[in-house]
Parts: sequence; structure tokens; C-alpha cells
Amino acid sequence: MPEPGSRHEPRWSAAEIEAFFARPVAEVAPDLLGSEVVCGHVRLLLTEVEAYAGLADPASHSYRGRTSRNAVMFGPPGRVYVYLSYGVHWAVNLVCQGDGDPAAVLLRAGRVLSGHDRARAHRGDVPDHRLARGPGNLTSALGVNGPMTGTTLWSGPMRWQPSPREAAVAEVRSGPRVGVSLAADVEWRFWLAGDDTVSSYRRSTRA
DNA sequence: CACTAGATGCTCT
DNA sequence: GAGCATCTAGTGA
Repeated sequence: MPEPGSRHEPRWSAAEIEAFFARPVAEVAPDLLGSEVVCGHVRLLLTEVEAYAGLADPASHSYRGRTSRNAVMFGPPGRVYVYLSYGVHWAVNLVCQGDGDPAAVLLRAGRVLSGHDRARAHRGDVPDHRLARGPGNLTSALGVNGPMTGTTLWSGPMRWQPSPREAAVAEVRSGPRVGVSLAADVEWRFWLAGDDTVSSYRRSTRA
């Protein structure tokens, strides 16, 4: 939780956060690099994300319409969409755009800024740069889980704040999304160049 | 480091 | 039943 007086105290209101995520998902995704999420005692700087749109994006969970799993994507922006991947790992998305226009950004990797001991308690004995490398590892490090789906980024268990103004913005790279068999060449994966917390690219064997 | 194989169980057809 | 928005351990260079 942010402590008063620290540089991590909230800078944006709920309305400002909602407006940030109300934009087109492919614009929001690269803007998230360098911003921070907090859950429990773990704080993370985002280093790798992927954009998923709706009806125009065959790789998106919302492509084939609303289901019980993806319902949150169809709601207002600034919410958390959590789903179970491969029946084993939680993955977390931030809902973008607006009501009825489903889109979200998948959080793929981050650098743990504080709470290393808590993150390691969830993840086991791995080096710092691997604590939150990969979508499943990221949620594990943060302690994010399924029941958190639908909560807001300003009043829920997982909070988000933009990059500190003084933060030096590293170079952003983009490329195809990891592991998708449809729209496998759409370059909607974004990461910070040269960062060792970024996961490695794997193309779907079906693509 | 690069690459591969197999476990895993939920979601949707 | 098919297909996963994945991970780790294992191999070999």
C-alpha cells in the first residue's frame, strides 16, 4: 500500500485512471511500460505487455463474443480481468476502451521494485529478474488470483499508477504476441529494450 | 544460451 | 474432445 509522503503515493484520481484506459488498446499498451502496479506488499514496474482487442482481433478472448469468463472485458475500463491459463496459471489484464468495446492489455512481465521477500515466498528461490518474468509468474509474484477479476485499479486489491514524471523512459520495442495461433504476426507485444525481466518470444506451433 | 517435450485442467464447441 | 494469451526441467552446444 502506498505510504503518505513517499514518491509512490497516488498521483492520479479514479477518473484520471479510467480516462487513461478508455483509449484504444494499442495506444494504452506501450504507455503502460514503466508504470507501476501494487498488490499486497509487492510493487512492480511493468516491462512487457500485450494488447488484445475485441471483434477485430482473432487472438482476443472477446473475439467470439461475451462469455462468463471474459465478461469483464465488455465492461468499463480500468478494471482487472483475471483468467486461468492452461488450467494452472493466473494471468492478469487491464481492461481498456469502453463499455461494449472489449479490449485489454495482458501484463507479461515486470521488475520487482519492493516486496522481494513476499514475491519470493510465492515464487520460490529464483533470481530477482525472474520473479515476474512471464504472465503466470507475474501474477504469482504479486499474489493476484481469479477472485480479483472485475475489481478497479484504484479501489481493488491491485492498484495502478502512472510512471513517475522523473522516470527516464527506456526505448520501447514491439513485435508479435507470444503463443497466439491466430493473428500471429500482429505486432502488439511491447517491451522495454534490453531489459532482463522480459520473457522470451515463442511462436505458437500452430501459427 | 537455444530448443524441446510434457504436465496441467479449464473453457468453449 | 480440442485447444489453449504457460511453465519448468531436460538436453545439447
